[in-house]
Amino acid sequence: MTDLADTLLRDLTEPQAQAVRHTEGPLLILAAAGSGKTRVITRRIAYLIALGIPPWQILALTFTNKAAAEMRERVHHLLSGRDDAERLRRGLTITTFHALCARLLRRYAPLMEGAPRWGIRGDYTIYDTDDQTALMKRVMSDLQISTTNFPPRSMLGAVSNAKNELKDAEAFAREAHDFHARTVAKVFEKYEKALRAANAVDFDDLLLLTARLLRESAEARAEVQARWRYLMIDEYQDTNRAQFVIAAQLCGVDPDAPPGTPPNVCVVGDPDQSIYGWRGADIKNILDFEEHYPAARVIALGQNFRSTAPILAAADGLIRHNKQRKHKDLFTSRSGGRKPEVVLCRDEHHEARLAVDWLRRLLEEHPELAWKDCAIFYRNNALSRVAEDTLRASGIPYVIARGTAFYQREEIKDALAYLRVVANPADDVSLRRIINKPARKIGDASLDAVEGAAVGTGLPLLAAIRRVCAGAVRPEGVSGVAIGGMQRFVETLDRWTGAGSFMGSEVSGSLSELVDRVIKESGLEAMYKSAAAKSGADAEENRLDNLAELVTSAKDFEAEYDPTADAAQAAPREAGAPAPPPLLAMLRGFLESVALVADADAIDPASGAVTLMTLHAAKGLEFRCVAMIGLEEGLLPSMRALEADPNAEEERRLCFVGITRAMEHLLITSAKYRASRGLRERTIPSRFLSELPKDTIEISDQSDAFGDDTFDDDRHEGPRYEPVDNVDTAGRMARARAAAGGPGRPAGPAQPFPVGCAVRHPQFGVGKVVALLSSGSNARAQIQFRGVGTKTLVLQYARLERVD
DNA sequence: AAAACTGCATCTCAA
DNA sequence: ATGCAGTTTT
Repeated sequence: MTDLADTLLRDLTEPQAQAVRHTEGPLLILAAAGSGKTRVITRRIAYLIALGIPPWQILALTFTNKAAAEMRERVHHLLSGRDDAERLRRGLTITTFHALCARLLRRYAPLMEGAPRWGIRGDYTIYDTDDQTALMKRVMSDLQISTTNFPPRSMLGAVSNAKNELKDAEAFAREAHDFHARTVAKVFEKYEKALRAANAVDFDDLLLLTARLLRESAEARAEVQARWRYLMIDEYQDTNRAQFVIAAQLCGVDPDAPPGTPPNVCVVGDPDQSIYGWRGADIKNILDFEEHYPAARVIALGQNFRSTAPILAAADGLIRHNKQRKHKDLFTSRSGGRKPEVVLCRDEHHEARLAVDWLRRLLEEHPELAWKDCAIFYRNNALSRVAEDTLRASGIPYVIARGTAFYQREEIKDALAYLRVVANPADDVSLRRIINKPARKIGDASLDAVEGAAVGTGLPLLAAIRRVCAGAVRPEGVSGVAIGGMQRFVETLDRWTGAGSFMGSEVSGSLSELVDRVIKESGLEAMYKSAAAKSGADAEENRLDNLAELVTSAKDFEAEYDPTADAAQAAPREAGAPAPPPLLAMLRGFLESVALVADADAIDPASGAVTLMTLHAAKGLEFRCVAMIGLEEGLLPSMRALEADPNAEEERRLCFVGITRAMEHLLITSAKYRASRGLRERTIPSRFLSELPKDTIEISDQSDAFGDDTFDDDRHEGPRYEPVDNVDTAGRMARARAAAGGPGRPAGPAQPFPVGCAVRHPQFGVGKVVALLSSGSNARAQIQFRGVGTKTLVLQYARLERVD
């Protein structure tokens, strides 16, 4: 045993050390919340290396880039004593499931190209939720299926569920017996065809196609098995069927066949933190691990190093209410600490104020605490708004964990769509998005005509457009003006790519240069610039900054890019098949990394700000001070979860995850009234509040407090809080609503708002009516608010008051 | 072909 | 309170 290996075991508990030392054969680590799970995984990786295992034989899989980056960082730190640390670090593969799959699919795409129904090429595009929706709508309109009877969202949900169970359209159709299922089957089949025609995959495909690849290609399977001998999987309780199969294939284990040599697979997880059932995660994967991998060693890490005793006691008391659960004792080494506070608030504004004041007071009382130690959790994204507004008004720095937000902005998606068409000319969804943006006089009618003429040829839309431009065909209904626009579009594209060759002096040398040129030469920049000049709003100015930011992010990618690590570059190739031009390969890598950004990736511990995020995004993190808001029936547990009992248990686990993120200070709140989609409604406190053992928490009811000077901005809404007892009746609901000035109010503005009159809005403040836009039930007015800017409000719903 | 307007449906959670 | 889709207007 080397000295380093010895050092790696030194300050671990006995179970932790056992887990690190168990290197051969299957290992299940049941790691309770805060039990030092990441510590064990990273030590174990370093330990393997210390034993002389080549790092390139080690594969560690996580769910987010953030988790992978942290793991890489910590392993690197553990190896820092060695002079070959850098070489070792580079040999390791620590990545997310989705990124691994994306790489494998690129690398082995040539092996699949022959496959009739699921073959894809290495230059495929990854479609995100928006792209999926756009494609689904298109498919449904082609099939003439009503989107009111069959919402595209739920169609995609059904498809996603099927894919998560490794079911393809054909298998789905076989089991579809009623009308609804048969309709889904039809849509599913067409949607798959459209994806393949666009040479695109959705998120579920990344996993599904990889599982299929490893099952069906002996060559791919043999290669990955020969390469990776030590597999580690984090958050194993959240793996789905596809991920289970991928893991099994990587291990050289056929899940449907009797076992051979036990593989060196180590999975880590906690059944109590399984919160992704809704996206196909199967808790059985971890519960039945010992059956899937006979001779598995099981090690439980029960000691909590994170939370103080009162916080852990509350969490333990809550999770005990889950019936489908093997009991385990949670214990902490951290004695002392204050009990979690539970406060019933008046409404969402009161709640947000209270939470922010609570954080502020903590920081005053404990000088060692900073804003970065604080977090606010909520069940759904809609709840972030009030907290955000309150923090902004208080001048407290905050960040929202929404890593994907940047890439979902309209202007960024536009620029990316151009780049995607460059990387994958078959990508019809992206092409349709930008072909007439900025306006090139190419309308839907022209596009449909071109597409109609190409029907049967199987050509992608861009190829069909090229034929029209070349004069090979002239479909009826396409004007000369439209053809001119198409020609200009195609020429622009070809200038960037050297007509697909990526050769020639006109073609960009670097990725960031290409991105910059695309933004400028596509006309996007000019389009947003003129929009900004016209409206004068800062929101439009912002778009230009965002586009500039995209160039910067391309530059960053470029700096980190390692072509030798790029699987597509290193792919085994048929004789004579050339490697893609380096710039094109880099572009594909960039687009892939952009597509696989997770919300949780945005969390930067060094930001010095309060972090706002959903409970789902909070998994795996810890904060010294945590405020959980919105503990109400219908929110947590969520409305949908209330329908079925097993889902309620998952909601309880979600609540448990939130509580166990807190190290020292925990606040839990609910609001008696909450406005949702514009309507103020009476709520019912979450059942989880009553499940917290009374002696583990400090509870207080401030829901009737009003007239308090801290809430003076609310006075314009008028008095509306009648005393209401706990038993709720329909009559009381209606009266409470009417009193709240909400839905009970007759339609239409209570008073006229002529142009030019002064108004006050509870949130936006004082403003002036600039214009009345329309009439009827949805009459809207443009109102210019001081400091806020111009807003368009629906008079019927807006809480407006005249202030002449 | 593009802009303006209006009725309608709507919010989980996420790679 | 908003965003979308279908419709009407320019």
